[in-house]
Amino acid sequence: MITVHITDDHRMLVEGLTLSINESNIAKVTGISSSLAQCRTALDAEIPDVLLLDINLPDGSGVDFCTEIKQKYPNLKVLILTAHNEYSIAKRVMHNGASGYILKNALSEEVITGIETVMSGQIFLCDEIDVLMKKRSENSIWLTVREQELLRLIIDGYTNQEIADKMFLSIETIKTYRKNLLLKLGARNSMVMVKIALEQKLI
Amino acid sequence: MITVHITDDHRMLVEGLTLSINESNIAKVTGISSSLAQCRTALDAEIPDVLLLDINLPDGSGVDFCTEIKQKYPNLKVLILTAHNEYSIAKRVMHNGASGYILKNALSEEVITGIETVMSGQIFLCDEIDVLMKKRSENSIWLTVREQELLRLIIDGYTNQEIADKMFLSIETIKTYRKNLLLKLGARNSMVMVKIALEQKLI
DNA sequence: CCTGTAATACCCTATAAATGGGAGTTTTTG
DNA sequence: CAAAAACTCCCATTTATAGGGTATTACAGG
Repeated sequence: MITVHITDDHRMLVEGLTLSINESNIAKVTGISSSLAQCRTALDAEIPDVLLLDINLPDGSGVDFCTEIKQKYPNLKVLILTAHNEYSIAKRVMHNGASGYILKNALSEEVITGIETVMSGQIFLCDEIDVLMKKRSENSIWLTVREQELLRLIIDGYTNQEIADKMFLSIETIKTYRKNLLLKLGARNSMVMVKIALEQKLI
Repeated sequence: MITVHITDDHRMLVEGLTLSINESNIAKVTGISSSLAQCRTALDAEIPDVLLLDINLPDGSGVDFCTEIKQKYPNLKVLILTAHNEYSIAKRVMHNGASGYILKNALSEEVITGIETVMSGQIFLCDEIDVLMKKRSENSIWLTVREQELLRLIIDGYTNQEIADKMFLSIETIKTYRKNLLLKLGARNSMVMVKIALEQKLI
């Protein structure tokens, strides 16, 4: 029997999902947590086969947590379960070592299938995400590390001069990055750039 | 027995919640829909006592739908069930006639309690939202209609001159509004203003 | 009837961002 | 290794925004 730990703060959903998984006779839920902190503690005590992980947790992002957890427990399969159908998030978390990605608008059956699939060593993506990944894999907006740093500072309201000081770069370099960012994101000015960045969760 | 219709696109959650409600012996789920369009059709055929309504539906916002539905069926109790714990959303939807607001991190028990409460004619807010409403009811950021119009155009990247043309106002007026918006939102520039507006979903 | 708020408009100065160029050095990677 | 991508820097001009005021009108609420 495959053991599953669920980390999701939507307790309402967890309740139902736990029932479905336990009834499947394929896997059983051996633990539940609703925050990253709780999850860490639980995994220290007992490592399941599969971790069902949400992205929006009260104390942090599942995206970064995925990296952390895969370093600590390389054999643990992480299956993302979230409402986010943004390409940028799916891409990042899959690059961070997740074995699958299921949207919350799927049926719980699909989670069972996902659990089986990732346990067999394969990647599991729900249909919507699969389509999204293929559609965007070529013509995707992908920002470099520096661009992301800059974008974050712009969103936080720093001026070019302040950003230059913070990043120990010339203000001219900052201007160049801004030009490129506007181009890459197809934004006519920084306001739109901020909107796009937040909506597509590029940062 | 209280009849309940659930409109939510997270089918996984709906599955579990339906079970819980049906097992409660207080209410029963007589219909499920995962979009506003489906919900409209379903309600045309059969009006339940309570409508459990999500905010983020694929074809629109539950906030506006609430107004629509309360005009058509004034006796129908609308109980919002969503992951959004933003004051601005809760305030708007309650003003639009909702009878209650429950976050998805609640237990399904709380939904049962909510259903009973709203059927008795009272308002039901889950704890977190109740606190939020009290905390913010005095010192809340509340934008006037004109300010909201303006903010939307700013976020869409229009310059002051373009906004002035669109709103048939002097560019000087637009500048005045912008200054007030920056002040009200406590933003040091427009980038931060856009961030705040999107994060707090003021628009 | 007075007060406050919303909506409208104007002026001036300073700072910041957008536009449109060019050009060099690392780092990554096929 | 050679090419591509990422990272860095500079200049000049134009346009937009920020920050400081002030003022009129209309309307709602105490």
